[in-house]
Amino acid sequence: MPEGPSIVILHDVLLPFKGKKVISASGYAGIDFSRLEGQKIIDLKTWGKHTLICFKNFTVRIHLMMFGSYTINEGKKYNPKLSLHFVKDEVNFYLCQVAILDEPLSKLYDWAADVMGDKWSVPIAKRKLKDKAGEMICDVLLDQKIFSGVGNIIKNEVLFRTRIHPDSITNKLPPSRITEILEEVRKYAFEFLKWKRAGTLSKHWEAYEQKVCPRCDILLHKKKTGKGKRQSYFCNNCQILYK
DNA sequence: GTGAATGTTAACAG
DNA sequence: CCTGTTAACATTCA
Repeated sequence: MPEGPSIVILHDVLLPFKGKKVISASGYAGIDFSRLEGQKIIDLKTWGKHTLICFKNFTVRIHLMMFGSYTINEGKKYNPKLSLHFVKDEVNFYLCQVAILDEPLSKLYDWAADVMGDKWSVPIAKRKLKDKAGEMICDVLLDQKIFSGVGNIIKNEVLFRTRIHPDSITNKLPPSRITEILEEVRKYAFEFLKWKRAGTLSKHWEAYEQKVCPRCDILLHKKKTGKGKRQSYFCNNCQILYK
């Protein structure tokens, strides 16, 4: 479930619960469930991979991590981490991180970093990249403070589409290429969303989990790259290495 | 059975 | 103190 666009879909699914009162909450999350009981959901927001269920004086933050899932009004698959019971409905979250945030969201979140959000800003991201001069672009793209919501799929697809090698050093990229990346991140993330909604996401992968370069028709490389050692799929022929 | 996977953070070692 | 590695969470799929 986890990259930003999938969380936008989760947000859509939860939206009907805005204004509804939580009758009871349970699960194995280590939070004080009694705080939610009798409280009305006043808003639902997302920031990158974070799902935010807002109550009057606090927010419940859900992060699906790698294997998280959810069900709405479906029989339990297994033990939910967080189960929200409404008058008629039940929402369950599994295998996720759950936390209660007491500080106002404006103090916790930099909305300009959310690649799916209305406040996403190319110029602000560009400024942040200046502090990452010596880092590999594959690591920088996964930095949630800059590209909140970008995961390994978006990283690989954006680098393939812009023909940039994942090992490229950020400050060796000409400014015009940096701009290309920043624009492609946003563009691909919304295509991801469209395809995910249509159930055809994986059909559109050009590099991620692919064997052959669709442009060059030669074998793609699969290698763990960067400090983060996350898997990269890339074409040595058409993706340029800047270093 | 094995290993890897759309993720992140805490603990530990040097 | 900084940096890098490992563990931990846990399931699903090939």
